[in-house]
Amino acid sequence: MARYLPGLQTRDRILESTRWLLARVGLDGTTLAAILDRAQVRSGSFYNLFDSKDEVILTVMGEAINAVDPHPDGEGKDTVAELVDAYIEFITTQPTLAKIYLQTAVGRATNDEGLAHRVLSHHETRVSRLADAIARESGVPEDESRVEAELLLAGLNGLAFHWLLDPDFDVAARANDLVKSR
Amino acid sequence: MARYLPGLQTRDRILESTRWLLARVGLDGTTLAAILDRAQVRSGSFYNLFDSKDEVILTVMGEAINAVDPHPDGEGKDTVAELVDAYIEFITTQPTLAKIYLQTAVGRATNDEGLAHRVLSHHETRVSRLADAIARESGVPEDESRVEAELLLAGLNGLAFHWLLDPDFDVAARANDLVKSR
DNA sequence: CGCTAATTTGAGTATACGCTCTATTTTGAG
DNA sequence: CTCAAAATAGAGCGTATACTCAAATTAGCG
Repeated sequence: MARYLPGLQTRDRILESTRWLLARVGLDGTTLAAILDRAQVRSGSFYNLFDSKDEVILTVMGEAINAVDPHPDGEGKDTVAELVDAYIEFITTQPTLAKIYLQTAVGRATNDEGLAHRVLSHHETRVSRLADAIARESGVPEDESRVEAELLLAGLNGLAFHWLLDPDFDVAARANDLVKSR
Repeated sequence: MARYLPGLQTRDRILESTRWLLARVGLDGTTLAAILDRAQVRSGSFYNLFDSKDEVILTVMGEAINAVDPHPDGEGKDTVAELVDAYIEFITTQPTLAKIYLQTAVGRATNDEGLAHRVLSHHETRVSRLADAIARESGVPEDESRVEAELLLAGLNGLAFHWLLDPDFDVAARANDLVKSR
């Protein structure tokens, strides 16, 4: 465990390096050598601060998942448009975190029960927020609004998926079409 | 490449082995050693028939992706419902392959350039097929049906994403809801 | 059958990976 | 200032991976 300033700074550089690599070259590209090189740290220092490479990667992924979490301060007040906008803004302004989030869901973390569960429960929280907003605005019954929210969020995730595949794809415009088509 | 019967049979065993491994242990688990072991082939024979491990994997992935098309040869015949059903069947009967499919888009691994391109072009083919079917059925103009297809496919991908996180999620039912809500 | 090319073999190569270990320097509390 | 603990450096270990190559074997055409 790091106690003094140099150790804490080194720890931060390692985490930042890992964050950058995960978003840019994916899980496979995030090798120990790459992390060390970018963080300007030698392996001895690394293992003085972390038990394994996986520990760093799991730490970064945990951060990413929390960063996607909607803030509960506006609970029961937000509109569908606001929630959709927030999601799109997150995707487009924080592609780094968005990629890590989707990677966590689809990638290796699916083998890690803990992280997969966190992504899932976050997903369900978002569905509930959307369902509440839909019910509030259109007055449809609980179960119907939930399905509608499910489909809307799936659409948004799918659009994000497409955008990651093709950076020229206009996510914001299609998300707008998606909301209008309801 | 292969001209005589033994070579052709060996080639088949390699492809079958790769198919089995991809479906059960995923991309990472499909090592050359595993392929060779299961196919009962030594590395020299392998490289007499294929240029690289990636070539085999790309071949198998291509087969799997093409296998889901309702009308592989003739376009302009399939209905929206058929295309959606085919997609859902692909997702639910080949979860590991589906995972690799989504992973490829999000992961951006350096050595998976071939796969990434394949996934993108497959995605675009699917959008076109869907757009054609939509235009044929509802008579909306070309550009509108394309956006509609884009949104529908995004929804399906999003549902697949959710299902990979939660195996209890009823993809087929939600996909049905999605089609009806159009 | 005879002969060329296809096929197979399996030890061997090169490289990349995560990680260890010891020696050395630096930090900061007392 | 002292000194034990913290932090760093970097050579090197063990393992796994994709792939090569020369030699031996087999297939099948004429």
